Amino acid sequence: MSPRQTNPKDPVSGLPQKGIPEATVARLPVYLRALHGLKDRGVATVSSEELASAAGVNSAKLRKDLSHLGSYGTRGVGYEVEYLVYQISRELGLTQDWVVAIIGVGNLGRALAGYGGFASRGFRVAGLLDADSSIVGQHISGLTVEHTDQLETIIKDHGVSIAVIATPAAAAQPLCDRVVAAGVTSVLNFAPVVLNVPEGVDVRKVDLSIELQILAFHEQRKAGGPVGELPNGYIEVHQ
Amino acid sequence: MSPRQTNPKDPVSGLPQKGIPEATVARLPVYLRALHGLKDRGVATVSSEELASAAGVNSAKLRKDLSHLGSYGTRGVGYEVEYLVYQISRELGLTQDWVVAIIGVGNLGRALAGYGGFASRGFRVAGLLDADSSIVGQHISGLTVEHTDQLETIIKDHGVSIAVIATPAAAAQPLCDRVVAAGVTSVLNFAPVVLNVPEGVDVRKVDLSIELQILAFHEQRKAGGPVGELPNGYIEVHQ
DNA sequence: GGTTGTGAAACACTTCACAGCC
DNA sequence: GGCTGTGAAGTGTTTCACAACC
Repeated sequence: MSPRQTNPKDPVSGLPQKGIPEATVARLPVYLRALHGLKDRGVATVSSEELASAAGVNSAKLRKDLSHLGSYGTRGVGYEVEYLVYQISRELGLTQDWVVAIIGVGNLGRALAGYGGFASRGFRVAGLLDADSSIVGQHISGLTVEHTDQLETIIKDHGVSIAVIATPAAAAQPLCDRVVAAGVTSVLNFAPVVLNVPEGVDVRKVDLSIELQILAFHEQRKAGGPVGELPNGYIEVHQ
Repeated sequence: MSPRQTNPKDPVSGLPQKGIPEATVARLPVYLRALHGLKDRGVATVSSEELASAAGVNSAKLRKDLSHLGSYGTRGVGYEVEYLVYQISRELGLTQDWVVAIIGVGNLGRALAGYGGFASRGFRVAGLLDADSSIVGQHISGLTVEHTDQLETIIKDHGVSIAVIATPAAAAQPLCDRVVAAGVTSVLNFAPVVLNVPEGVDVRKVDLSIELQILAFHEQRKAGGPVGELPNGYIEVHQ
């Protein structure tokens, strides 16, 4: 959902940048997770075939993806797990810490706050915010929930660069506007709305209901295609 | 994350099917949500430009997407909101009900169980299951949590066709195997693992940590590219 | 022998631009 | 005049298949 980047230009020189394809970027975290698994099991070296299988892709795609980062493998041997973990982490920006604020502390916000893989890999939750005063003050996963009035202060004091929006739909856009005005340039949106943001701000959307609808489409196709009555007054015409 | 469908073949005839592009399918739910919003506001007719803007895409893409469903617009006028809602719903399989089971009732499972947009649009949650006996028996969103021992029984008795897996990573694959063995052919996976499923089963993955890592990549690039020390013993060589 | 890295081909998706229709 | 529907062009992604290398 982030604005598609075609031939990204360097903001300073205006020249085309090295540029890793967006599709590749989206898979690097998957490779990274598989590599961590291998590392934990004491595996030192892995072939593209093995790693691809652990990541659920085919080996040609894996090799092409990794080739965008550099030549980090050894022909006839494979990839050194630890070295590759480091290179992918670095490329993804996980060798530095990113400060996150979670806005909206309902069930979902709580689930996110308590999510382990979060803090572990370079993401630090610096604030939990909610507009509901009966939630403000609660202690969750070692943090105290603060009121959304404090949003600008918290973003600036902690240097938040990623905002996670887990509010009801109606609250999302106004909060997003404030977050962006306060300097945040990356937003992860769980609210079921399309957020409007200025150029230069990245938004990614996670939407349960959309995922279910996509599954329903395929499920229906397995079962033999669309069925259903037309609403009153309409005549069915297949093009 | 569902297996990419290139030139889908009809399971019976083996001939190529009408086939709506996967990228289009993924956007139909977004259009549908925008259309519901327009309908609620009493809008009867909408142009591709207006609808595209509400959905966060450009109008050429919207028109191309809709053209895959049929010719449902009127030149010089636009699209009739209600009729389009119906056609998209039908195409997505939302004119029939889908029975869902949620497996894993931690914070995330609770958030999913309580998600309104769920029940409203053709998805009925028929079961909440957990392996933790201290959770089993709790009442959540009008349902009683049952033990995962009951998984096969619940799937068969209620005719579950979509399983939502919201368990810890280690539990996901075994539960997925059981779910598939019981006849489920669509899985929505929130656990941070790659699920292996047989041909014919669709899996979609939602992964918070991956989304954050993709945002971190773009955030880092805005800030001027990767930084970081190499681990001991490595020499940096740019291809 | 085994495995990577990569041009080239195949495929998928997006955007353009305008004919066709209301 | 305005807006849809769509071929054609442009762009991005995946897969193939093999040369290069260990």
